[in-house]
Amino acid sequence: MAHICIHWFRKGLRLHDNPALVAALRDSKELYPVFILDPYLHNSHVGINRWRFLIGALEDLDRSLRRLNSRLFVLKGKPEDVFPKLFTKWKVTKLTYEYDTEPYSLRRDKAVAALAREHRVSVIYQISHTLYDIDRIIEENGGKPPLTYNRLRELARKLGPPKKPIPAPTLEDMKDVTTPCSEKDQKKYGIPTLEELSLDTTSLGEELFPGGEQEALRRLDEHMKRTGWVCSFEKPLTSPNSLSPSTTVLSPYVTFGCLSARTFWWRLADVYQGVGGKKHSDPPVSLHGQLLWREFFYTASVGIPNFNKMEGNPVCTQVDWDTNPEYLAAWREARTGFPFIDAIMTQLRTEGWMHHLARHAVACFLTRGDLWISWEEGQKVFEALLLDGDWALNAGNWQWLSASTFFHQFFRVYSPVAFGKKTDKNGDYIKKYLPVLKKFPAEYIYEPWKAPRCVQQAAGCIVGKDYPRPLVKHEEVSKRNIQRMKRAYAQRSSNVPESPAKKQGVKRKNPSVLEMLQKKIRKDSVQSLFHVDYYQFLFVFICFKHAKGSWDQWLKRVEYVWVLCLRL
DNA sequence: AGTCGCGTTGCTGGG
DNA sequence: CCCCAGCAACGCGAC
Repeated sequence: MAHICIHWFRKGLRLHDNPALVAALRDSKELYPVFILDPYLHNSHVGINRWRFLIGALEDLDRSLRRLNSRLFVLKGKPEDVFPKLFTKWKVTKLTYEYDTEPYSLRRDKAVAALAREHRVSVIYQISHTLYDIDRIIEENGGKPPLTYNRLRELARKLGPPKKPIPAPTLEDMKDVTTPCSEKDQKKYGIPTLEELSLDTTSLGEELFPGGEQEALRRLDEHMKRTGWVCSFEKPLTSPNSLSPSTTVLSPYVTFGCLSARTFWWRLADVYQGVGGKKHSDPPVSLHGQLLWREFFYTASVGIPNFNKMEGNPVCTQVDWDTNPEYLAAWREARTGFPFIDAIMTQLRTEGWMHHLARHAVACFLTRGDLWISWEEGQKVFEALLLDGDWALNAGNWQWLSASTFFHQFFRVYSPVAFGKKTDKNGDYIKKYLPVLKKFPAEYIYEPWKAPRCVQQAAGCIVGKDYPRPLVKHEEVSKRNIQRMKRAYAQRSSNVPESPAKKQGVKRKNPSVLEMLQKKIRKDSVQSLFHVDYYQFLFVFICFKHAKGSWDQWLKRVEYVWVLCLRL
């Protein structure tokens, strides 16, 4: 049968390693590559840098499709409203898309798949956004997502290396497929410009990271040539405040699917292999390790309900965060009075990317470190402004940094003054993003409020007038906040519903040997009877063999051995 | 069962 | 430049 097929692009804005797109071409005479601007996802909450990246990625995708004698059709509206019309209009018989694990996406795709069934459209989806089938990882772990990285590593090892990426479709693959498109449609389904979307572009700076698959692959090539650097890569050793990025900045491309995570993985494997068995770094700090971190948070986000919230999230420590709009606004708008924090937040706003450790510093500062504001507030800001803002990774990392989930050593607090100094003693990074401070001597650049009046005057920047005074006294609030975290954790462990008796503060009586035996028999039925008989013999034997001393001692030993046997 | 080793990336101050 | 102890001390998962 010759299908008329829509391939629905959402993430996965690429032609390489796109198995759903390949499935779209199979047995098809017509192909309609579609992207939908969905008001749920593409709205005023999305920052302008992120919009520019998306539009750039769509333009690149359209160019690539046109080289295959096809094109991209861009539509606006809720997918549930858009698809029925398209199914009818184009007489569609097949719909393909990449599997997406986000809760909203799952709901949306379920609804669209149901509509497709109503229209007798067959649906094919493929996994290609993650290294593995996330549900398989959870299954392999007994139905629960691993809460530690090493556990995820073990599961990944068990599953073997990720699938090899498949090549992009060629003109040859397209020889029996056409994309019908009238002159009228040319405009109707065109990619809108930022201006046409009524977006304010006045704050846009230089485009440092243009969206699109071609740029993604170019950037990948560029970094994979640096074999020595790739092999010795250790994330914690890279600098959060270098003047140009100390890491690959491939994350935005992976987020939008301009670059396949599996392609990235296997290119790294080639580099590791290519240096002739020379040593290379390993997870968690290696570049492979970074992709596994992504997999880790994706797995958690699938397996844990309400993953982007504190309430109703069963693994998240419940913390009494403050509501403090003034502090939150100061943090968001880079006027906390801590130059390192404000420089990072400025880089985020102007460029849409900052180093992972820089994110740590500002995230810790907003939450458990200094301002005691909920990580969910920070999550919203990052989601809007980051080019690589990814639902699962954003929620997971905010929980990590706020010591709510995954990470629990809440007494390790980043200093907004000391942390940046380790890799940028002179504060060049601060001076780049906060030019108002550029004349401050290195001695005071991280804490300008400590500079004598004459130094501030010489620098042409009076603290409290030209640059804000620090919002809080870090030494004091961080100590106080550690205590608040301690209380939150104490609450947490007392809330664990292990046993109702424990919850009421009543010590649970140890069950008698007989009770345990009855329970064991009830539970395991016939099979365990054999075991009980066997172990009964064993324990009686041991007791007789070793029983010495008083009756009490003998009884204790009997109990102990029996309990041990039952445990087996 | 309770214990123990470990956890991508803290800070300070001392050797 | 390195390493280390002390700070006060968490949960997860393995055994």
